[in-house]
Amino acid sequence: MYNIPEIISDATADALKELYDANIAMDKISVQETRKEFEGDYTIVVFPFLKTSKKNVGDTAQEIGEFLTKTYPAIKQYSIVKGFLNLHFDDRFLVDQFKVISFQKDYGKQAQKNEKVVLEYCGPNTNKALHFGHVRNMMVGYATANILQAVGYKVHKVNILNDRGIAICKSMLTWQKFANGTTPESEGIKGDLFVSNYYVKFAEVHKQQTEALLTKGLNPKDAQAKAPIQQEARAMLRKWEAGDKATLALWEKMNNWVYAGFEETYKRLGVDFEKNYYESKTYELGKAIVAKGLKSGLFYKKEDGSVWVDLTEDGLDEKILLRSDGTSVYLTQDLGTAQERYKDFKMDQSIYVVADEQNYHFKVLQLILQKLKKPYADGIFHLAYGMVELPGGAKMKSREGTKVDADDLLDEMVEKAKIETNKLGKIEDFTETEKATLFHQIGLGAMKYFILKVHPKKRMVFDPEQSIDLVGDTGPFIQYAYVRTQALMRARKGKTIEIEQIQLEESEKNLIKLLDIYPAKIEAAAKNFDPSEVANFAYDLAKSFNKFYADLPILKGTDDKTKNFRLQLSQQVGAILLSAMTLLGIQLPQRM
RNA sequence: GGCCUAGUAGCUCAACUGGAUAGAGCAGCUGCCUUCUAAGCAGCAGGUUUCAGGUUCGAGUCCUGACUGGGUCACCA
Repeated sequence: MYNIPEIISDATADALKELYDANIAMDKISVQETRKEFEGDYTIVVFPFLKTSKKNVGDTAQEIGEFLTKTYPAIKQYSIVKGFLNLHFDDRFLVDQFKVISFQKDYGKQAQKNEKVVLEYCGPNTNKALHFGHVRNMMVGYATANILQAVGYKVHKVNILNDRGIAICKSMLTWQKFANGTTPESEGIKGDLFVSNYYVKFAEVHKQQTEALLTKGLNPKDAQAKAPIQQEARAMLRKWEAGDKATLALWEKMNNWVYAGFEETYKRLGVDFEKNYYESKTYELGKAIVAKGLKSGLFYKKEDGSVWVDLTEDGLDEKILLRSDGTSVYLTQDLGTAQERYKDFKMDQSIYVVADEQNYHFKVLQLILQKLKKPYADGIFHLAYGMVELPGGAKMKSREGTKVDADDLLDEMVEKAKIETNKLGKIEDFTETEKATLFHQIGLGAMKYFILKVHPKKRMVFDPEQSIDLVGDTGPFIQYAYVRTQALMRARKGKTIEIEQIQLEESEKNLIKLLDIYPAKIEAAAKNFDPSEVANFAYDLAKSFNKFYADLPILKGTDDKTKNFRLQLSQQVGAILLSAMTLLGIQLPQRM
């Protein structure tokens, strides 16, 4: 099905062919909604056609206008302002277009394609709790997966757990030293937070010891490396790599605490993964790939035994792939993980949702895989999102305690939703469970929308002092518009409705025009990997609906024909709001 | 320093990928609830789109150069 701007583009192409015998590229034809300070519904920009018409702007516009009004009865009249041809549509055409939309099942979604996508998101380290940056990652990843699914891709959502290395050893070490055998259960603390606390504890002790060494005259770098606790952590890492049983057992125990904690947060956020990958399991495979590349001469070994790849011809640097002691690095692990994934899914595309500070890493990763002639190399796409900053440009760092903990933020948002909702006093008849569900929906809706309305690649600022609004351009605003549509549906009592032709008001036309382009919006969002296009569309639609709702009577003071049409329009708006917000992973309540 | 990236109202974000007089929300000020939910609606005020050139019918958008911020260039992940 074509939307109205597409229909107009086609018609314009016909006009150009008929009038000037010219085939013009479709992307030269620009059709937009007429700006509200001018008369008309849609506007064609005629400047690009002047070369083919060989006439001045006014004449060209007039000829096209004449042709269109004569050929298409739906176009009632036209007007020309400068180089812009404004078309006025017959209401009947818009009503018919709306009818078509109403009858569509799964409006906005496309048929299944035969293309598989693996989308990796979240990617936490197992030594610290999830923070706001992870939340952005998860929101962008989850929404993008839904959007790709909506346009027909088969999407596999996967997670990568960075479960090995020196960092987790730090938490393990301080737990051994200071925890006296306590556990998340015994302390009643979420597992990831529990382990995270010992990571912070390590940083504290390390700082003290470093400072002590500094007073003895060591330089800062040496002091950090020679601090006893740092040495112990390194020793522990060596034991882990050597497969020491006790170390592995401790590692497993603490990681499991963390995973249990993560699971809780995933569940609250409503995200899920089809499969988990663990670096501890893929790094060996990565090493094997490196060994093969070494044999084929693609990589080379330095005197100290470390393995490198030279990417200077491609404008990049030399990159290390294996340390001199034979242990693997970040890149090695990602090579292994990619291979493992291809074995599992035979995907056409791999999307990595990872912060933009990793841009260089992914360039290198893809280039190496291309040089290795891996079939999945070209399908790699790094969906880079900007870092979340605190006001004043401060960065969030776990170690320095300047991060916003994901769970704290969720609690805070739900609490805020509760306070504001109770203030309004509209849900006194709800049960406690219903109330709890609603507060969760509103609090999370606000947070998710706050993140998703911003273009992923842009840095965003979050001020923990100010919290997230519930009024204006927010999640609850859209939820509220939906709730209004649902109240109307309850009043309608499920009666089926026949749509008849009526005279359209301005705010009704606006809604039809918005509904008309919803599928195109999803398609653009999928093409650009940009959920914010869906978020902003939902806001526009909600805003237009609120205006419609305020301007026009629906149930009372209308004749049957008008009432039926407005009810049907409201139902369709509700359905599309629900569809769009579901793509974003935001729930909509029936009442609020 | 090299490369990458961004700079739009006091603040947080838009701008259909080059189209008309740059739009929303928050914060500030006015109005609107005895008729469908005021988490709403209408209005006022707020801009030399960092700056300087260029490309063209037309530039917030493309090019060049500055300025400012961020990222990256680890035998960390």
